[in-house]
Amino acid sequence: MRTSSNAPASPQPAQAAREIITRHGGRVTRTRVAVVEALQGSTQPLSHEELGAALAAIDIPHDRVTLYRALDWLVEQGIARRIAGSDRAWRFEMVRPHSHRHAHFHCDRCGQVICLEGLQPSSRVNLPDGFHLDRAELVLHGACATCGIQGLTPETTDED
Amino acid sequence: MRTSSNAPASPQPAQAAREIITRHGGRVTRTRVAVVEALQGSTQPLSHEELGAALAAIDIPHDRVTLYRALDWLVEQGIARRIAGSDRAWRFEMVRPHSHRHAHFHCDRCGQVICLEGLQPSSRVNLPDGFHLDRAELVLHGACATCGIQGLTPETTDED
DNA sequence: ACGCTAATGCTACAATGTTGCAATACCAAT
DNA sequence: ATTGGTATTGCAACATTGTAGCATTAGCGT
Ligand SMILES: [Mn+2]
Ligand SMILES: [Mn+2]
Ligand SMILES: [Zn+2]
Ligand SMILES: [Zn+2]
Repeated sequence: MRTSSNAPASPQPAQAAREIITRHGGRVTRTRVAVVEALQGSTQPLSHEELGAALAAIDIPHDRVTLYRALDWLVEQGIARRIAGSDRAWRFEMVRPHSHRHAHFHCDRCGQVICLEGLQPSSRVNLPDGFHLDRAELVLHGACATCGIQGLTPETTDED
Repeated sequence: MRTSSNAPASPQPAQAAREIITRHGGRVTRTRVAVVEALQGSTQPLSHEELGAALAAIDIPHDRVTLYRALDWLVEQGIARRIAGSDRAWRFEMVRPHSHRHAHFHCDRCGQVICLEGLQPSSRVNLPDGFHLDRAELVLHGACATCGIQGLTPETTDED
């Protein structure tokens, strides 16, 4: 039994997080560790708000600004990826080794965002001359399974 | 006195805008007319801020809230379409008869957004069971032709 | 010309993100 | 283990983008 201490709920995984941070030349702080653990433990991108709640749940002291900056750093380092939602809130997900860029589905009812691995948005595009393509973001909108069938209320009825 | 020949550069087109509004059962107000004219006269989606500047230029009294509501109404009516940018600002474009949904290019340097007609984001996707697809938004990111070679320092690119 | 009420123009407020700066706490060197 | 330099934090103030309430104005059918 190696988990003898009164560790809250994260026995070893914290070590992985610490190493990622160290490898990128950053200081290992509670906030950073907790954030990458939260991201690693989630199958879907997390909003700043969700992350904040996760940290609060583990009793990690922090404020919005600190969290923003931790996230900024992770994105700078290429550890995490930032996704712009249709609401004005960003969401974050780990940049995983084998998972590549992918599209996302945004449920307009509950606001949940799920990853659509296997759907690569970087199709061959025909850009005008002189344009340089960096990346492509493909976001699908609609209703998730949980929100189920509903009365159609979308403002998009332009199917000609 | 409106018989004066202080030609505001829009001789008749205002009439087209008025008709669109009327056809949808809305009251023809200065703000709405000016907004649809601005949108019709632009080849690229305009942000709320840009629209506001356009109205101010024609000396149309309004405030942010009024503009927001005018835009909301246009979108509700299917007259205009709302596009979520990568910054947290929405942009608006007319829903034109023959133009269909299309992808957009967002220049991360100057923030400009241009339409990419001919690039339809609504590819056939296979969503998880129970999911209902409403629409797809494809946004390409990079540098536009004007911002050109990425060797340029961002400081040289200004907001207009 | 009149009256009903849709639309406007305020003022306040909410949500999300940024900036400046003094205090803290990582962590490498001792 | 202690120490010290500095990367991070924590707080307060601010910026941007969008909403809500409500009294006033003005479109337009009569
Ligand atoms: Mn994802
Ligand atoms: Mn467009
Ligand atoms: Zn949902
Ligand atoms: Zn540009």
